[in-house]
Amino acid sequence: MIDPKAFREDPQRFIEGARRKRVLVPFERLSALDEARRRILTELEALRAEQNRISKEIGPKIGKLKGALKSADAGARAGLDAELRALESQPQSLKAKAQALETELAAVEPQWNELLLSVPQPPAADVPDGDDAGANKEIRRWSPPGFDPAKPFSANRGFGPKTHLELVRDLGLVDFERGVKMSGTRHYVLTGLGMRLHQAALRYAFDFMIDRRGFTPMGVPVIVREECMLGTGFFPFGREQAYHLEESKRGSGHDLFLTGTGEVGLMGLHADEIIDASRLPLRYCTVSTCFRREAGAAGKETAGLYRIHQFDKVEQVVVCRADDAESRQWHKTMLESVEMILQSLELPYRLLQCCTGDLGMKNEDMIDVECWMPGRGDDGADGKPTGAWGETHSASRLADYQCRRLNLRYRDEKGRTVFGYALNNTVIASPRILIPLLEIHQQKDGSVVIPAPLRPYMGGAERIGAK
RNA sequence: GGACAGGUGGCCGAGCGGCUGAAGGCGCCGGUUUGCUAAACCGGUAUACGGGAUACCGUCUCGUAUCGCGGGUUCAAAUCCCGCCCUGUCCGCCA
Repeated sequence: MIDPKAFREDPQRFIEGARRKRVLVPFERLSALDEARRRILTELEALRAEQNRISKEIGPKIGKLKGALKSADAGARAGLDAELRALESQPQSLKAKAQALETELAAVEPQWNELLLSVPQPPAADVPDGDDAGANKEIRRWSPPGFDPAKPFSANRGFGPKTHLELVRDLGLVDFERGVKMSGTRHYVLTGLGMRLHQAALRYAFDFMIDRRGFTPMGVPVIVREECMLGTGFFPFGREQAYHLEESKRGSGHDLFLTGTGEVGLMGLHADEIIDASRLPLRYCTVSTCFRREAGAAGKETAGLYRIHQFDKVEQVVVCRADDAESRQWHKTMLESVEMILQSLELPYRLLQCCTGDLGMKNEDMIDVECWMPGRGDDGADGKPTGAWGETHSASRLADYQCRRLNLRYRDEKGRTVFGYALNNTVIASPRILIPLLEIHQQKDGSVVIPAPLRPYMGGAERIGAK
């Protein structure tokens, strides 16, 4: 959510931001509602003040009269009764007016709130303009020695690549048929060394963040209340992407949602809290199962491990002071962790500065990381795929957008409460990361060499498959 | 799942129709005292929104709302009524 005060003071900033993000927001209506809401509130408060004043004045009198009435004889009773009614009628006209205003407010407020939620976080000034992912700008790329994604796989390795689909089939790492049998399309079963490699990647990345990057390990719920989804900004617009547990339909309890990322649990931790500035920056890391309905993606990447309904992800979040420079510094640091991990796994990757049209509602800045996946893309002249970049990570800066929605504040040295700045970044998401891992490290004989950092997590094994 | 108890400020805890944004205590901050520390004593100590003042970003002031959440009764609700959510204890079930 944006700051309604900031919008009032400088609406142009948000209008321009929405324009750059290619998001349509009825700003005139928002302004009108905002004005109406404030007008009603001011009037209502004045009325209530008057009501309270009168109440204080006549309250004790009414008490006395009622006491007198009890012991009064029939003759005095009528007089007292009239006096009492006269007192009680004093606030009546105010009450009617107040009720009218309340009705008006009840009509305006929800619309105001809904529109306010629909205003996107303006992109940072240095984020390039663009309509969609096609306009994202490559920042830099890295490849391990001896592999150049600009050249065909066979030119690098001396043989044509198998796709990860072929590799997991031939090496017995994934059973798609049984996954689909049990749960339907986009489901899978990790089998044998496939499961082990999956766990190794997660565990390596998780340990890396804890042991070498100073993040605090956390295990958070993946089943959360609606407030968590709203607070983290995944709702209302991403509602159709989340699995919904309709517990209330059973006649008791409340509805719950399966989270699509550990970010929800990590950020929800301190919702509605005021934390001491000395605890900042919060640096949390979790590994959690992520659930995505992939609504609207029908027909896209239906095969393989790329787009699936359930996966596991190591996620990092930072909540730092409301300071642009500090937020940018953490963005770099978090990306550095990712690059260190990818380099240690010898996976070619590139960083993309996402353009304004690709940022989504809550980000002011986002950098995607794509790994080179030799088995993706169109087939070349030799009938083998030519390879393509595939998104594996995403690093976002949210400014105070998310903390404001979550009502997550800190108290600064001057004693003021301030909404923190939030960031989040994938550390590793698996099994998607297994695609480049298997495809890049495949050998001519069909086996796959396990990158050194994962071997301790694989019982010391150096390769999967024949040798 | 069954039975009971209960949700009040950073924490503990009183209040059970008006004088209560809320006693008392703890904690925290400032001050006095003190060789230092401790103790004692005095003062202060919620958040949000809106108006005003001073201005220059820090205050001051007025108002409104908030005693789990929502609704109702009433001239007036922390206090009464209804619904919901949550927590605790016991029993049952169970990884």
